[in-house]
Amino acid sequence: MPELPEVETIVREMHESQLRGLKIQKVIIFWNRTLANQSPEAFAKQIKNQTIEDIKRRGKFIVFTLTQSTLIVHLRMTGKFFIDSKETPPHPHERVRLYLNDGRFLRYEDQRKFGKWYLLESEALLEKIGIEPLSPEFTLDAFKDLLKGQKRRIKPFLLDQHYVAGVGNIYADEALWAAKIHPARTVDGLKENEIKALYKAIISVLQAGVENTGTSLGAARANYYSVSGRRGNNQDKLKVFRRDGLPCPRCHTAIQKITLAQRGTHFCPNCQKHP
DNA sequence: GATAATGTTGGTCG
DNA sequence: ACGACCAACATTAT
Repeated sequence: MPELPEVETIVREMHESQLRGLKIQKVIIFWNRTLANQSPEAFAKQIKNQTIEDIKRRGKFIVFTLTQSTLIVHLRMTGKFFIDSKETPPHPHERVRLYLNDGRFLRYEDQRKFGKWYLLESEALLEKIGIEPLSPEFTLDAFKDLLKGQKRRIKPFLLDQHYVAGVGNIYADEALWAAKIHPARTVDGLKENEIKALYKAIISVLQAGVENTGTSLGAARANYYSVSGRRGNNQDKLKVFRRDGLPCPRCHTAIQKITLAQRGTHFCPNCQKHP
């Protein structure tokens, strides 16, 4: 579910909620396989009494810098964090609860159980993921270097976290629409001006997502909600994603939906022609 | 009631 | 190097 803008919103709200500096007093694990590299016993023993020194985002990962360890969380499809202070029975999808030393606790919910928590000694896990698209390092030249030698189709490339980190299904479709590029076009067939348009589109689409505090699609609980339980506003700004059959905002042609790389893919057959 | 689809990623097997 | 397919799961929509 959450892509770069949603994860960024979550991390920002964690800072607004002043989680930094708090100590982890107790852990309850409701679903053991949330823990990617530890037994529940080892995890609880290791994390207990560590302080949350910092929280940041890298790609779609949330990175908690603790006193002695690094806790890296990937929310995958339905992972969510909530901050609570009232002791209640666990929600049916609650997988982990972290009690903090100010009376609050972090509740981690994950309906589909795909999310993973890694408790590690370093951030080495993050080294293999690609460039941050909203950082100064993401220049047009850097983007061109990544595209060099690529023969695959552009959408699967955008979804591959080893190149540009944080782009998922929603923002990939939105960026390709903004750049007027058909998602099945081959990377090596893109023209100079198309690459530049796509570069700009990736940045603007992600920035808009962050400014609108993320995209929340349906109303169900499986949807994206930030730490405070707020929904995002970016769903109203989407041009193509889950808008098949509706008119393209640019030319009014009906948006089409196809499957590409096993993912639902939305585009305008008129604005985004496949040569 | 069965089947497909869901915002993710990692693996296998051609 | 790539794509096709499956796997991990629960829920909602068709």
